[in-house]
Amino acid sequence: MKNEPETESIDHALAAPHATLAWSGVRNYQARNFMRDQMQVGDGVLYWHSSCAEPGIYGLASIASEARVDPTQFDPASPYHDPRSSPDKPRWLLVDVKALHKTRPVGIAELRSHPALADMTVLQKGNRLSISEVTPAQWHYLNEHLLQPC
DNA sequence: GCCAACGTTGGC
DNA sequence: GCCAACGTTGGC
Repeated sequence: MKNEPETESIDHALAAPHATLAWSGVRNYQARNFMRDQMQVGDGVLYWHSSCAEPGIYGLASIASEARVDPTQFDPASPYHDPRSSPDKPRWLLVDVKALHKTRPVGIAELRSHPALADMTVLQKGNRLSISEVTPAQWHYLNEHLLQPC
């Protein structure tokens, strides 16, 4: 799950109450559907920093809630406001994400240097999804070889 | 329901 | 700040 370290880095997440962030602002149907249909409480999350000097994995987290309505869609003052959405017909969802610990930063170039990770969705050219899937094999490889806590 | 134009994302 | 990729919009 990608987030911008400017405002919601792994450090921000760890410092939040219960080390948990409401993952608001997802405005893409495919990403929303991952939260709604695929995620389960306790699932592991790679905490990705995007739109920054060195995009990549910076921490581990886990899913801490079912998908629920993202309140920012109803807030005209929010950058995530969606005027086409209404409380009786909400369009966007969020999940709570609980940060577990920081990892050594593992940037895109390093990830790409591992053939075992070549198919990771987040590494594919043109990928713009802020939420993407990690296979069990990729997850295992990452944890085994690259993601020591720090 | 097709598809061109437009907007957004995010790595570089 | 550039631009490739791709999602969304809206005229037809």
